[in-house]
Amino acid sequence: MDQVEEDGSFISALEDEAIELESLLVEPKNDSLSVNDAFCLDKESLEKCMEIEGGLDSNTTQEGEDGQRLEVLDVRSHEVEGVGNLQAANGLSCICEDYFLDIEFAESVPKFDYDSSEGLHSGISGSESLIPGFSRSYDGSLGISELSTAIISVPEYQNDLLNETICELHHVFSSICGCQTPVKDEFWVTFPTSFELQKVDNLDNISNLLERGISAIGNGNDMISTPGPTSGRIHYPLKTGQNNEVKLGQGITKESLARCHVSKESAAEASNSGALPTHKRLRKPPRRYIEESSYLNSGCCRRRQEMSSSTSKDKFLRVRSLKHQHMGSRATTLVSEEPICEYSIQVPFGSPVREECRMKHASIRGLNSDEELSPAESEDDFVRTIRYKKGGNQRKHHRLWTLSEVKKLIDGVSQYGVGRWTDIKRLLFSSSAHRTPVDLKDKWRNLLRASCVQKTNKSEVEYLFFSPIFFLFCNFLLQF
DNA sequence: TTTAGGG
DNA sequence: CCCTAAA
Repeated sequence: MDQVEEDGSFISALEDEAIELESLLVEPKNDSLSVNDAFCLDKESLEKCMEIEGGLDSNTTQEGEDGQRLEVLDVRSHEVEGVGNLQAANGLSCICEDYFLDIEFAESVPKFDYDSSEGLHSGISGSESLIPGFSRSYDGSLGISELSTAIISVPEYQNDLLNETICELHHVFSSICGCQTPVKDEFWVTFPTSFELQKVDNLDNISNLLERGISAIGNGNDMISTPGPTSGRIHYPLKTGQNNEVKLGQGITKESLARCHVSKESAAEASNSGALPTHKRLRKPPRRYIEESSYLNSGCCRRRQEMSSSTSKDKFLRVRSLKHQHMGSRATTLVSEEPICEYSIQVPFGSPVREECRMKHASIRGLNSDEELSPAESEDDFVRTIRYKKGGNQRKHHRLWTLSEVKKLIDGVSQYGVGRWTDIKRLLFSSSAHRTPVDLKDKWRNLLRASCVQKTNKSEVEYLFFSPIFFLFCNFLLQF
């Protein structure tokens, strides 16, 4: 908070910066930004950092996921003292997938015949490389982990000099950052920074710490010197996968990382909940989920670890399929009355998607066609639907209501009245086997709800025109 | 079995 | 769409 940028501006309002960055990340509108805005590397630190190979970006984009890998702060300097033509790459990527920030480092030493395609880019393309204090949640939102690790991938050294460098780096990081930088055997240098991001100070100093770390690398490493001014490119990731060049100015400082934004609130939420903040409304788990969970936990399903994708439901499906083989095409009533149905395990929606898809493709034909199926097809479809539904408690395939169906429903309601769903079904939806009376009821209810929403959001006139009551009225008029 | 209503 | 209670 007390740091002054090179341009003299204070970095004080983290929240504002967070908001600013969020907008910047979510809606990257400018194809090129000045890095002086987003990344302000301290000149010395950057100069003392390494030379970042210009060709790296092409490699990284190749390594990235389907080329949409967005990357890389790409700094080019002129020479490196002590190591001769040591060319180290320092990639700093800012990947914003909505709220996702990802910054990675990588070093390469081409001089030592180091296979850059593995050592370097394994670190770059790895989706787990994180800027200290940032982590990625599975739902895509940006979160903060209390113990995040910035991973610097280091190639397999064949030179003692670089090992010495790493040792110094480790030492300097330990002294400055107060954290360990163990050099692992597999030549991955990690920096467990243990940011307690729920604390504002630490949160504010993320970028500062990183800057200091980079400076420390430069200062502590005698081998790497700083030639002249640096220039480079930042490939700023867009959602389109298009790489946008950003002119790199001086370096990376606190502001840049503060812009890479973590709000204190989100940090607090993350730390409190232990998970990343989501604003999803919590919902009581359905009973069948509870039943499934209890079943799985009761020891009845010992093998659930092994057969994670093959749950008890699958067993039931197998049993049922056997039964169906014996029963042949005798059909629905027998199937629906099997006692095994009473004990069928209710499975939440997550796992049976595969089955659902299988069912959809195997048994349902012409689902999206507007009109009804032929009676034979409809009946067959109905049978199959029931069979799956009863056997595995499979959710019925979702069929969008077509306009003709809605019209028929309204017509039926106008004729037989609300609540006479079986009559409407029998008389108007006899050919639509997949529409049950309950479906009709639900659809009618949804229409009413929609009209109510229209009522709240729109004017009375709009409400009237969107109301099924209005359709009823029109239908009534058309009869005369 | 049908309907209503919560989810 | 699913589930369940109530009629």
